[in-house]
Amino acid sequence: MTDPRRRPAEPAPERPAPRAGGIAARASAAAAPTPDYLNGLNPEQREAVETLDGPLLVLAGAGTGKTRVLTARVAHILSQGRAYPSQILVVTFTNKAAREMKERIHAMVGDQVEGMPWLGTFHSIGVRILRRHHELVGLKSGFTILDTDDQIRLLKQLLAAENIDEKRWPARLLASTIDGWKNRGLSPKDVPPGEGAVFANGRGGTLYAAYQARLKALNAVDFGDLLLEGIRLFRENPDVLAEYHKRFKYLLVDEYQDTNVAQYLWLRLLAQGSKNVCCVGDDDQSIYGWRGAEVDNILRFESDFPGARVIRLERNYRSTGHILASAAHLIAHNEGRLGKTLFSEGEDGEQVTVTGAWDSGEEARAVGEEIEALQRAGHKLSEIAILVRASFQMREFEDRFVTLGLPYRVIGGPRFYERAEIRDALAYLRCVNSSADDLAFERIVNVPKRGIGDATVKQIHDVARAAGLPLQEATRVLTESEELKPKVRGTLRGLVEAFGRWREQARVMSHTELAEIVLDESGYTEMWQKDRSAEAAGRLENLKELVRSMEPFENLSGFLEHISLVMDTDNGAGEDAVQVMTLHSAKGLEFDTVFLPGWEEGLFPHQRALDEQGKAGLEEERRLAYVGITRARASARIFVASNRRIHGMWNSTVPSRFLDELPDAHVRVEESRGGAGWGGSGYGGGSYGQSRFDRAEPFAASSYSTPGWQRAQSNRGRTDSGPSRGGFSERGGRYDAGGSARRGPMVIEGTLVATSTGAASAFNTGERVFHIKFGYGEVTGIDGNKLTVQFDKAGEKRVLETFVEKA
DNA sequence: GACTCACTGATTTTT
DNA sequence: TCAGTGAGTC
Repeated sequence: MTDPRRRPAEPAPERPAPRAGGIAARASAAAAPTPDYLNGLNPEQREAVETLDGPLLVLAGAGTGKTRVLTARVAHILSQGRAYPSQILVVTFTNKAAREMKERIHAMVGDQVEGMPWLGTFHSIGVRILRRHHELVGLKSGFTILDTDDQIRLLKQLLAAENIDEKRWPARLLASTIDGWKNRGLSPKDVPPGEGAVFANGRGGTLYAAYQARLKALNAVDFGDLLLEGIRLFRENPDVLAEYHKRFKYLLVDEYQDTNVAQYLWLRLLAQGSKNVCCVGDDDQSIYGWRGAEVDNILRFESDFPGARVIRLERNYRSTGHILASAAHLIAHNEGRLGKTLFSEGEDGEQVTVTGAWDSGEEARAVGEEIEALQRAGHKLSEIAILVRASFQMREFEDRFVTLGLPYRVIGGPRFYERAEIRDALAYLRCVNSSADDLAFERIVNVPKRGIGDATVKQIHDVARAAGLPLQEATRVLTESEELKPKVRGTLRGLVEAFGRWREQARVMSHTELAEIVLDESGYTEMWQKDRSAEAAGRLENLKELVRSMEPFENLSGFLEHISLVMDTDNGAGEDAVQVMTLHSAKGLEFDTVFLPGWEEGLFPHQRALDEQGKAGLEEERRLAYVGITRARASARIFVASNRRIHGMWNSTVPSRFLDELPDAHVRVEESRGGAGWGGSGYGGGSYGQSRFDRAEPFAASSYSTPGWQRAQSNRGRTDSGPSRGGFSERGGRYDAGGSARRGPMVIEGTLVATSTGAASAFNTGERVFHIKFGYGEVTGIDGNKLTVQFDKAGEKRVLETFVEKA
């Protein structure tokens, strides 16, 4: 993240430092030069940094410098000698936030940050504590942490054992139910009987208890347990808790509005010691209620921590006046907030725009054109973001950008460690690391396909249960008997022997080498090499990345221990590409220009939020809108489509109520080029009869008269054949309907067929090609620069020649 | 045990 | 519309 308003690196020059130890130095201690880390803080920020004693709640609105306050506070505690680095607990929600915090503290205090073992996520600190006291919560050392996938498989087994129809009561549902209980700090015995009865005709509570028992038997915990077991540890062992009370002199919590009950309880137990707990958050940015976050935690802070001070940060350093005013006016429609009034001393800037489009396709085209205009005007693509409510919206933009040849990057989506190939690879390594890791063994026993089916797996299970052995052992026993068919027996024996061999090799070679050998010899790499689908290449690349990511670790178990908690990769960061992501994953980020498409009733606010959570749901959606708008520094552009395809059916839509909640004075309504917009298309939403969006303003007010566009026009001659993207792809996309407002020469895609050489296509029919999106295929037809390709997986498609390469 | 076809359901996502 | 899943067939 970049902060353009970073404090000056140099201390104020006009104050010479007093001679060390001199009388003057001591005498002027109170009026000592402002330490570096305090420079440039506004009075409220400074107060938040310097109020060290007792509970403190910092209500930090969007863009008010909350991370800066947190980091400066750590620096202040250290420089005042109030605590050693190891006596400060700093908790964040994500690994990314923890990493950034660490970097920023490092920038202030240097290597002292290395002595801060207690800076991390709730979960990573939770594990740390559990590992130290595992025996007190009934775990053996080296317990494993299950991810969601493992959890589901375990629950499926339980459901099957209980003869519960998985069709009616899916394991997924049970997993999220249990998760919900854990988020609320409820262990099986605490679940209210009525609630436990909801699942599977009254067996929910029992299943939860059985699940916990299975976890213990496997010497495993899930994510929820990392906190829940911690709470139990503290409650049942006051001496252990006292030890942590003594240790943690200061506690700092980031994004407090996102804490759930379990995290709150955990924190409160720890905070009872020094009482120097500082929570930073913004109730207006609480958007994770659906996964257990309790806004109440922040609303109740003062009563939970008696004597608490509350400091509000309301001076916004990020956005221009119009953007800020729009966001503030919108969020003011929420009740039940602590209330902050953001203000900025910067310029008013550009108004927030609302643009109507005929349908989602036109919406994507309009956004694409605006981005191209911005790009020509010299804006960096990485400073442009598209923030959507739901991920299905991304597709249309991706398609468009591929057509335009516009570099983009999707943020979020399945995370690295969630990818099947990574989990498979990890499962192999887990099996090597511990022969008792049954879930891992089960995962890979038939990956790649070895002809080991359900029946065989069941046999192994039976032996394991009867003899009380882990699956790997049971398999070995089974292969020594006559029970299996010779072929299966041979396969399994080979596998068990391989694990034995790898375990031997683990002693003599580095863990990265070992990983490569395991993936090779198991046939796993080969499996993907043979796969001809579009993703295969990426998956192999991911496997390489996995091995690379092992390097910094000392050994295999060290790597595996951290992997389940910290496994996000910053792949491709830094390249200049448009950022596409959901509103949720945009929290905490900022961009010069933010596009906010899909502001329609049902999508945003999302129908499901309204149906399931009613008013609370609506308010959370509104906070999401607030988060979206406040991501923008200079330009926020909202889009509405009057028609959108939902589940394959075209529906006409009603503009979002949030649009009517924006302040007139700060918003400019535009019409999408093409004139097809939805203005006056019979919208009767809202209780005011006519919405102001029914009177779209004349085109003169369009975004293309903005300074950016004017600059773009004057630059056009130079940039049209610009350096960024070659050839016709840039124009190739601009063939959409309605050329009335088209800038530059209108180019119909077909006229681009003859490229400069005038030569025929570089491809021949029958040739094998690879397409970034559709994978491998065979050319079946050529029409100028367009190829008809029969893709192995995606079927027949017409694609531009530039997007395929020879396979 | 592997492959194919029909069915279902479809926000947001971290650890 | 479409992807992911489970039952049914070879």
